[in-house]
Amino acid sequence: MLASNYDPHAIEKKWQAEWHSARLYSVTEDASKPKKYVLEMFPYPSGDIHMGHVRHYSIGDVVARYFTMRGMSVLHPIGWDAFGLPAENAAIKSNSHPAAWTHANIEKQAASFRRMGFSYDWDRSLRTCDPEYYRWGQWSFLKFWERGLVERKNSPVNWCPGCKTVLANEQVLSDGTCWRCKSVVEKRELEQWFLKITDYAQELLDDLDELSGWPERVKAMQANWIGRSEGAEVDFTLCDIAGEPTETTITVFTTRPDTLFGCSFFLLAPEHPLVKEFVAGTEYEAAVMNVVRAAEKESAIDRSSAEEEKRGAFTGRYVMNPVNGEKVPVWVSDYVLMEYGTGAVMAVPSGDQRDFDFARKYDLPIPPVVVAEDDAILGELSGVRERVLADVPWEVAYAGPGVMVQSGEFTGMRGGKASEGMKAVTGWLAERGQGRFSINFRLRDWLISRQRYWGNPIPAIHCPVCGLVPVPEEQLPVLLPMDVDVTKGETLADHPDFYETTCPKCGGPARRETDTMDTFTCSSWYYLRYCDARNDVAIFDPEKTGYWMPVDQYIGGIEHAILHLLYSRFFTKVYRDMGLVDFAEPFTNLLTQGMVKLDGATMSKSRGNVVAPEEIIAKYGADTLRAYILFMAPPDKDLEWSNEGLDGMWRFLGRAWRHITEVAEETAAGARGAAAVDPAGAALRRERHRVVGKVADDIERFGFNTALSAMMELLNAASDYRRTIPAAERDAALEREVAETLTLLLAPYVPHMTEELWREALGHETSVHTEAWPTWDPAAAASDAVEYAVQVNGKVRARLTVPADASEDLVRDAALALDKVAEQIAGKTVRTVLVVPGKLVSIVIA
RNA sequence: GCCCGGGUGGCGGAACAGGCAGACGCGUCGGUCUCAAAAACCGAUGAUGGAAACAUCGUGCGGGUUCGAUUCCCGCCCCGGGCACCA
Repeated sequence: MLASNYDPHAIEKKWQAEWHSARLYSVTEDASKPKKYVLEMFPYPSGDIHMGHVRHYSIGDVVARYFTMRGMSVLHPIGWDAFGLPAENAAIKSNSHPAAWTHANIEKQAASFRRMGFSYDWDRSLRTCDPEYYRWGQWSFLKFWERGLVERKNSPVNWCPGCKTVLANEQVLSDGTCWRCKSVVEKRELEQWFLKITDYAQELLDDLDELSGWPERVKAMQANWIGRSEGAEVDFTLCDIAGEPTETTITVFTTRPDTLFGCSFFLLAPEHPLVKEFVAGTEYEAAVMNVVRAAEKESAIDRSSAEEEKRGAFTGRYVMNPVNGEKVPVWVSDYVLMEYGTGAVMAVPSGDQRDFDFARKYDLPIPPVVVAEDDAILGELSGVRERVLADVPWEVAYAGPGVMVQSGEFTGMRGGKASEGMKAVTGWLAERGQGRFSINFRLRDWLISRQRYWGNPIPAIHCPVCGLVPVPEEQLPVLLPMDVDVTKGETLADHPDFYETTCPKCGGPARRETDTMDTFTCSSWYYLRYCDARNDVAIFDPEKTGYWMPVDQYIGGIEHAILHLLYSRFFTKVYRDMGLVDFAEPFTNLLTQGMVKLDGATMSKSRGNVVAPEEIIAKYGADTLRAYILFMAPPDKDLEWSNEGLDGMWRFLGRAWRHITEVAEETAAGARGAAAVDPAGAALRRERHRVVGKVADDIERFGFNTALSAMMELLNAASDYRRTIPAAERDAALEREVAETLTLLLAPYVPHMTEELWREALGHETSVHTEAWPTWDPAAAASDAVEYAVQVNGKVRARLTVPADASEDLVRDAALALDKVAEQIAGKTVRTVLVVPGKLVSIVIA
């Protein structure tokens, strides 16, 4: 017996259990149907479900359910990004094991997700901390290694003192702090494992153009991060202490080879290996080492601040400029970065503000070489090949386009970015083997080793005889041992049982690698694994990924604009080169959902500004919460949480419930009457068609809020009809059709309520969630009468209702004949009368 | 500094293709029901003037194009985000 009032608590758990036991949302490949892969970025199992989760997964759920109703075969999986530091930290705090903490959280969070009624195929669920999963991460690592994409190298790396491990560049925020714990990151020189993502820099950049389904800003951020610069490498000949040329050259990268004649000094980064060699035992040593030591001490933040005063010292050495044989002094300065380019820079102070500032500070010459068309000094320098002016009268450097002066045979050419002069100088250098066209990327290789326990062990062995040796594939997985006690600060490096091993090559004693992999490696391929989650002989069956991939709709937070999304694109391209997949991009369409805030700030426990979804569910049920959070704002915008409007959604669902149950009681299932001929019934029928079409359109463009508005309008129309037309005159069949339509339209948003209505009130045998989307006909939504707005000189003065098929002439005449219009045009000349079909009439008078 | 977003009633937000600004909801006010309250339902609700019909103004600011601009163009202001000593 159906309750007369909407009571979500009685029905939600009932249907959750029913769907679960019926495995309603399990899918397999079905070649007879078009497929859709709808994916929300999988969660880190923090245990609590917060409003951000509710929003994120509600969006995905509506999209998945909608596509299912539209006849697609829909893959909508869920899993757990289960390795990571929070588990270790929590284990230390609660004196337990990261595995126990993680597994308990997954249970808890999975229960919350079920309580929300999300339509996941739980049969495909995965946890990245399971050996059945992470072994394929290790396998991928070995395949990358075979392809030359794994490198262990010594370099300055980011060390997070809070996390006690190194971080990839992408994981350091622009203010120099750790993305996870906000500690200030330090630079350390360490030997670490890298994945050579830079091999794919160009393709990662180029393919952004193909991602028409991605937000522009995400693509802009990635392009920015990859940071491609075109220019040239230039070889400068090093001079010995006596100032005589040697056989050695030092190469620099420049984006402005056209300014080479303006190079008046040369710079090395403080970390550059040649620095110490140059100054050891010389009179310059003390001053130079001061700069080097100061740079070492400086934090990454200060070092990267443009505000910082540039420090430098002369090394006593000179290099020779290849274009003019000029000897220029070599300085050390902290504004030169070892990580970018070659760690050496040719300084052209007239064309670069940083070099300009440095030259002024240390009293170095600033010879002009590219001069703006309207600059006064062009008069005396125009066409002058030799250097006659060694210093500019400028206050700032000039980096724009202009005419080349004092530049030998290139004098008179156009200089600037992508200029004739740039090409000419580069060509000249290339002919002589002293330079070449070059492209530089800001993107660095991905540092993936982590000095932490709760992660995927790197499958490598250090052999004193053979060097670095990969773990043979048949020995995978390298199991993460469970007897590591993180509460005592232990890592794998404290466990001889783990690291003592034999070399697979020579059989001698060897040491297993004790670093684990960045958790971002685990999340770089999970979307592929969902396609074939239980495969125990391969990472996945290419037939299955061939059916499901690429992901048609990916949904996630903007915080992964670079991190996860860039890494996943990289992994996909490598798998493609391995022949495992035949596409280059994993995510066709991307929706970045906005944050849920309270009092203008992200909800967080530490800040104490949280609204717990459980509390809302306890009061209103999951359906109201789902619908409300989608109604509050468009999904890509930040949302300020407020309890105020919840009652509005509750009222709407309650009204829908009462309306549908009342109509259902009065009309037998499947009853169909004659088509309504009365105007009110016809209007309601038109409204039904309009709304069905609008809701479909809106969902496809993520207008979940406007889709709900349209459903509210349909309910308003249906209940107005019911209230204003006497029972005897109402079209019962139409009413039932509208009630069923409303139930179907609401189903993706409020799956429990609609299931109860569909089966118990409307009397259907099968689930509403296996029903097809209601049919609609745009023509049937069109009214046979249209209202025109009549404008006189741009102002609406009257309204006019005419038959929909009225001709333009008829509309024009009718408009001019209106009293209001006659009033306006009396005594004036009508200049133009413009009819916009179906919309308005615009009358222009003099 | 560069690159993306955004600025509309008291509030969240609509207006997808240059065509009636403010859909839908919240809130507020008035009403019905009730002994009363809650819930529910009905109605009003951009501002100003007016008893009303209605008029004028109104989408961050200033210009422009157009019969007509929240929408397109030019110049600004403010807010949010990303990048930034990258040679």
